[in-house]
Amino acid sequence: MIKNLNKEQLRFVEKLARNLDSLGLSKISGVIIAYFIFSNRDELEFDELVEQLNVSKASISNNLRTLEKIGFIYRYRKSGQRKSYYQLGALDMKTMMMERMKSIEAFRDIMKKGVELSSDENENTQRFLRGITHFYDWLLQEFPAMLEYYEKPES
Amino acid sequence: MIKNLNKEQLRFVEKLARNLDSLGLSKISGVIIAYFIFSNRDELEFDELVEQLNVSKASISNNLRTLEKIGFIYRYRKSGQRKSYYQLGALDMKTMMMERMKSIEAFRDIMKKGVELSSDENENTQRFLRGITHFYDWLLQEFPAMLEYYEKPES
DNA sequence: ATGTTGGTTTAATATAAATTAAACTAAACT
DNA sequence: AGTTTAGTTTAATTTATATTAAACCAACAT
Repeated sequence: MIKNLNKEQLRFVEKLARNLDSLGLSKISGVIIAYFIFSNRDELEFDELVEQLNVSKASISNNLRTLEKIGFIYRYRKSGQRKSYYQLGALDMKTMMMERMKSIEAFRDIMKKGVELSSDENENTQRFLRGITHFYDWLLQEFPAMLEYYEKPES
Repeated sequence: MIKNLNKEQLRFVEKLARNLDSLGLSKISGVIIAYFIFSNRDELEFDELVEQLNVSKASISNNLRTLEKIGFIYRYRKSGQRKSYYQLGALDMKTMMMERMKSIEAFRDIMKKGVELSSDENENTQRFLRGITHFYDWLLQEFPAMLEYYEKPES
């Protein structure tokens, strides 16, 4: 997919793509990130990605947009130009984690609804659901507090 | 999918299934969990799931097995019987989270490899990768420690 | 106003994942 | 031994997701 990579590099691209996949990203998104790593350039152009990765404009467009949405890449224009340039973004991990907390909160709420909807006699099922909600109640309280102590690298 | 549910219950099943999906589970797995909640019984049998959910044996078999693997359900036999019964499992959230840490560790390692593989001149890309690895280094240290303080509900 | 650049949108296609039907197996029962 | 029960496995099909090709659009250039 990316030209002229050796075996180690190819393995790396595969692993990266597979792992980002668990984050809900498509393979091409992984390859785009990998291309940043191997291209030896910080700033990339749309056309370059299309040509170098041998991927359609539409796919690049879509993948860049999802990567931008989650903060992995940053799109900007140089004064006067209508063309966009792309960089890997300075991820704010704290914010990212707090976003994650929102979906955990949603999950916990669903499980709480489950406790409501299931019968009290259904002891084991309720124990299961309560085990989960109890944990996430705790996590949703403690984790953001812990996160406050995180300090990003100076750089 | 489950018979005789009202609108609220159906919405619940949908939400549950969609959320478990983010955990990598298929829709049917969500429906199985939901069936535990609505069936008013703690203990279910294979055939009942096949019939009540109108799903193939194969799919029930596979979904039960993945649910079992992640600890969501518990399969057991009654003495002498060759038939299995199924319950929602008493999830050990601590263990589950520590499992999760393993994949976070793998992800961090890939990002570290990325730092190695990218050129030093590639400052922005390296900043991106370092931002991620620095955070996960911290998380992998602090989170397990924090987790030690979690106490599950008595019940 | 016409053409070119830098994409985006839409509809069709390809790829991957979930589900099914049907054949199979191992354990218990007759 | 032959049959039933409780699933499992395998190959085919369906469904969902990602990618593509092609038409389109907005902004600037000519």
